[in-house]
Amino acid sequence: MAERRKLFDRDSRDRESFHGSDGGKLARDTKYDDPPNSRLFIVCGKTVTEEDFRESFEKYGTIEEIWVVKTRTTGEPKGVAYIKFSKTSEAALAMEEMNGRCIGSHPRPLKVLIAHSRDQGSRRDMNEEERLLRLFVVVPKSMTEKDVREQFAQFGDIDYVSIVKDRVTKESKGFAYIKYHRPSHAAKAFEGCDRSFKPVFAEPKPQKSTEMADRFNGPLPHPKGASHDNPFHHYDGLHIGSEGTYTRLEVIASPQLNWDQLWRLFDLIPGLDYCHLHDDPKNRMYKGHATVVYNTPQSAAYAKEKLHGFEYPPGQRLIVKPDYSRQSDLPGAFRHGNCGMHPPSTPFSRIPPTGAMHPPPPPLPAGAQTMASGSEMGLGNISLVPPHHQLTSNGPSSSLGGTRAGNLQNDLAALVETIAQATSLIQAAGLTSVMNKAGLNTGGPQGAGDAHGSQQKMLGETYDPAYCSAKLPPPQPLAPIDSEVALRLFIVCQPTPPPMYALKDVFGRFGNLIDVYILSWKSCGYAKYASKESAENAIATLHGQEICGSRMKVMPAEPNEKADSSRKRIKVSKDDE
DNA sequence: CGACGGGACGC
DNA sequence: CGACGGGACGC
Repeated sequence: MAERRKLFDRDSRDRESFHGSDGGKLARDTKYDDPPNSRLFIVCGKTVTEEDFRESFEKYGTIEEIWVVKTRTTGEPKGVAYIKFSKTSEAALAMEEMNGRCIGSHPRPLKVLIAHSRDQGSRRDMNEEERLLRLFVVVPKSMTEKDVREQFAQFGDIDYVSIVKDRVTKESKGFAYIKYHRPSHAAKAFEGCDRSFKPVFAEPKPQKSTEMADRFNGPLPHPKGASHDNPFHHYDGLHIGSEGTYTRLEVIASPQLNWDQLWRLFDLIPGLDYCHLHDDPKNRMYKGHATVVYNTPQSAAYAKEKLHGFEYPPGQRLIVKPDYSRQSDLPGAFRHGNCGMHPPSTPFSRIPPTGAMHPPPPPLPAGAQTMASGSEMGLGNISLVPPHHQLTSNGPSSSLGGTRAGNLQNDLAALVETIAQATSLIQAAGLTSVMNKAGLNTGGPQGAGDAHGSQQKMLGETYDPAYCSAKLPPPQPLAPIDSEVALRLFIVCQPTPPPMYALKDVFGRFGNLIDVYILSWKSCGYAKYASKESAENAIATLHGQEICGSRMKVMPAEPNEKADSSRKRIKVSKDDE
């Protein structure tokens, strides 16, 4: 537990020293797994090239590296590749969208997984998909499961929220597990939730039975239920050896398709028995994966022939393959498949046209999902909106407090921070006039800040950030994190706390700032100074002023009775050099 | 008015 | 079955 805590370090200065003292193993690991789950492991045909991968995967995000694995000595491709994305969510989406698809000129569909960290290798023993679906977060003790759910529903359908509670008092211990149905949603939450949640991907639970999930699978027959823990586990019970005797199809479609749309599509071929959308991640894979069963092998084969490669919705090709009881990756299963370079663009024309197929699916059908589908709908849009448009019209601080805007607000915060950093650099280089011409003001939207900022533009001499209404000294270095606290300040922000970068900058300018932080989900916090004088200067300058449109109260903090007497003594006796 | 930084799951 | 290379801040 003690060494684990070190992994959860929450201050960048801790992190640097942590890395610096490390011999190199950690550096190597982070290179491949930073951010977590951002690297794909792909099983593919041996002829698939790096360019094939680039072409089909670059739309999911920023590719940092593509590595098509070859045998060292012979140079012979092994049918395996790695793709490193910049972001966790990019890799997750790429996996969901590309798994099962064919690229290049090789007929074999890709198997796309999130790579394990390098030292774990290919172990697949435990809850393979849970590691991509479950987040572990810190939450204020006052938050209920419902509160947490409301905060996190904006990123996608939530399976469950579970707050860890004291087993006797039932009080929250201040952290929670959140499980999504799709890796990309968990990834979006991981990236987009308020940073005070300190999200990490939860360590999968050792080995929990899935009988609860079985119960919910309901009346649908599930011959493969026994091995659903592992999406790619081979199941030997129902093996069908020869071509033409299958009645079961595995379908991979756009996750947007709902059950009704899939049913109507496959019902065009007579003999449809049932159609099951795997929205339960424990069965096979994720949304967009379905099982379709016909009452005769002929119907199944016909459906595969007609619908495999069909674009539905346009631009999203269906994968339809015989379901050989999880041996679907055997090349033999695709002998007649024409996926690859020239899939039929309109197999549609060979199917008796009915009205049912014509309307493309609506953006996201209501009722297709279990919960919170409404809040999921805007997700794609939010992340695609160029943030600076919002910035110029809105400004970063007020009016974006709603839960729906969380993602946007995060993008905004990131952008504002980037601009702030760029501004500092430009200013440091003495190029303020360039900066002002380019309109690179750090964006305080409020009147006071603007007036001050324009004055600064004229002077072009000292750099006062436009987001603070006070006249500030130039930036100062922080005090070492382990400095003794000379004076601690209590900060109250009205109505909401400014972003951290602004707080750090502003409170840091009086020198000897050890740390400044805001209590999560509150509008107050503390600033710790290693010098009484610095702290008093901060009070004198900042009390009653505005930062990013928030009015600040800054005063000496009352001592913390709880922690002071007990905790400190333990620390001293323990942390002796 | 506005107060304390948190970290692993009842198997 | 399908799991880990090559290059390396610059001229």
